[in-house]
Amino acid sequence: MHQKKLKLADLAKLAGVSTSTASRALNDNPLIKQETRERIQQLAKEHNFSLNAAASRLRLQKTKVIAVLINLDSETEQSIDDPFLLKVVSDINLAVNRQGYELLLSNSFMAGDDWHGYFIDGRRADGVIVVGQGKQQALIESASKAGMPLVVWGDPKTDADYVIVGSDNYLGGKLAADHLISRGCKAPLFLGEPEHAEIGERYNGFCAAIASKGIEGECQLLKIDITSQAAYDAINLKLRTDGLNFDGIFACSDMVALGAMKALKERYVSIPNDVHIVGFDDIAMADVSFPSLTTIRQDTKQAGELLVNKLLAQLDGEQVVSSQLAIKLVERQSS
Amino acid sequence: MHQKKLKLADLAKLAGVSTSTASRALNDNPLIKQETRERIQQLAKEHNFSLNAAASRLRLQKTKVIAVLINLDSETEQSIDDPFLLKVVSDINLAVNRQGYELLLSNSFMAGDDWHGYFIDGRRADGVIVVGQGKQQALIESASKAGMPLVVWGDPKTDADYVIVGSDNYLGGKLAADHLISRGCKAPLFLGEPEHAEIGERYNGFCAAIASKGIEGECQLLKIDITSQAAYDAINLKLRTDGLNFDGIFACSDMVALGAMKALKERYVSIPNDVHIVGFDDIAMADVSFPSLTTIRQDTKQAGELLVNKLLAQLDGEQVVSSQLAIKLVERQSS
DNA sequence: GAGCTTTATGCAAACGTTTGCAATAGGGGC
DNA sequence: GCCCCTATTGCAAACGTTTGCATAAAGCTC
Repeated sequence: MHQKKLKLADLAKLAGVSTSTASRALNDNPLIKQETRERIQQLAKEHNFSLNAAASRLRLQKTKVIAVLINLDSETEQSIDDPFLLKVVSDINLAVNRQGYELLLSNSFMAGDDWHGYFIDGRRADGVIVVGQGKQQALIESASKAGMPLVVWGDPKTDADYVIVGSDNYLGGKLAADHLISRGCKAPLFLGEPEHAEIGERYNGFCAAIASKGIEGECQLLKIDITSQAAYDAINLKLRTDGLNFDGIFACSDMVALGAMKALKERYVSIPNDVHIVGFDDIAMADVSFPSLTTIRQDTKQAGELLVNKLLAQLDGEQVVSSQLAIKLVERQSS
Repeated sequence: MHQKKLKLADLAKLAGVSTSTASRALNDNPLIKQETRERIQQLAKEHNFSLNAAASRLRLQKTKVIAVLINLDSETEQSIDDPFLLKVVSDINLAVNRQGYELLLSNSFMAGDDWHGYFIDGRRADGVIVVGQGKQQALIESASKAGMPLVVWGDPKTDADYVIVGSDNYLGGKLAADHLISRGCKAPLFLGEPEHAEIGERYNGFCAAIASKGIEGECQLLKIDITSQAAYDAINLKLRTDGLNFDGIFACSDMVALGAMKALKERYVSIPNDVHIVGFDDIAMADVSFPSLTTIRQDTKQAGELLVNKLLAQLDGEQVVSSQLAIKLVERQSS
């Protein structure tokens, strides 16, 4: 079994110094003689000593914790299942750790409505990264107004007074459209829900590019949830009712694209011969699906870094602005 | 901007009571008159008051936090990308929240080698859930010996003195083998790395079932990393060198199965006519792939609940034992 | 109305750090 | 030998809760 927990005072006694000296030694404070510092650090290591974070946070009024708030769209409590979102969280985690911070994984369920109160006043975290603007933009707004250090993963073009990091969704939509047109598409279809900020921008860019190329007839829109199941169902229904009246799909996410592909393949619609498909995100599956999926890649690694850096800059009192990540078309077999 | 943070003493003053009364009122302590309790709780809500968690933790010697430690196999710092793992984490998160705890997302990188010291002595969490036994079972072992409240997601058959929750991997392997045989497979192939505890059990169950059915020749084994890319490469190589000398695949995970499927499809090997495939996990993609993937489903929701409940039971001083989750074969088109 | 129990509240200590300030010692200049 | 300066260390307060114990008021018994 474990021996009783050492506190700083015990360690100090072992070393024959005062607690203040021990504290400074562990923090490598130059006030303390180099030799003493090393001796105490050595001693701490030998005894597996670690500071009581609770006490330290209380005293310092700083937690060294960043909360990641997954902003679930649905009111129903449910686990996240889009691999892309999880990838983003995972990359944020890495970036957070690299800066010596810890990651509190939270969600709208835990935090309630008063985010500032819960996280900041409650001394649970020093700042918050919100993943997904969701439909509760009001909550983000009010937390930001209350002075909560905050960065949001979303669409950076959104007119908001909080800091947003996200991909250039409009350009993404445009690239997808240009690509489909260059492949000869005459009747493109957009698959997704433009009410959602990021997806809305993708839709706008998509439509604008198509209009500018003078495709006859406007671009078709099929509003669905961001799940492969919804896409599968929607495409199935559409084929049954309208027949195959499109020759290109731009899906708002890879999962959606994959769901659509499945429906098409089951009905022997050839990809890419009959229908060209472009997705969004570039999750691992995009490369593994057959045919592999052409898609717009979002750089989650850079996103993680940027989100964290901007948040830390805010904590340092710097003025920070939204920024947009470059995206890029990855051509594969589906188009 | 936000007004200056209220502390409990301020709230008490507003209510015209002492801090102790305010504290008890907020915790619904029956010592305090019902009416007073309600009045103070109401006041707290109005003023968006929240307790300083750091102070509370210091005083209570309890954090109400559970750490989830992702035990990455590789030494290289890298983000997790298997959707299944992330699903597990996500379901743990739900279960943790449901119990009123918070989730600290951590990894072997942050925690160093002395997990007990870091999490427990450091008062960062009350207990730890380790996801993935990985190759550092020694670290788990020593943390457990040190008395760290701990539950591990892994293979419950492992002979260890810490508590493990996981699927019945051996049975999973057996089910997969029986299924492939019932489909007429004569030359099955196992895709995965049996050194890994969970996968090893799947392999054992698989081989045992095959041997008992008297398939001539032993079961082929292709050792690969648990990624779709590795599977894709390995199957490609194998087809080039050995030709198609197998007619069934049991992949250690769905991602691996999907990678293998891609390689086969690219070479016009028909699934399931030429090769039957069974995966493991039942991630969302299994249903969306084409052909959809027959697989052994792991119940992550139940896993999350069980992991958390067992951990909390430990915190309550109860004796807890490992347990095994039921799994089930989900038949789809790939077999 | 004295004594006792019950109900409701307040006082003050403790949790384990960090840090401003004071204190001590040693060294050098004169 | 005295003074001052620097280098190193220690003292004690403060961070904001929670809770054992003391207290006070009120109700009850006889």
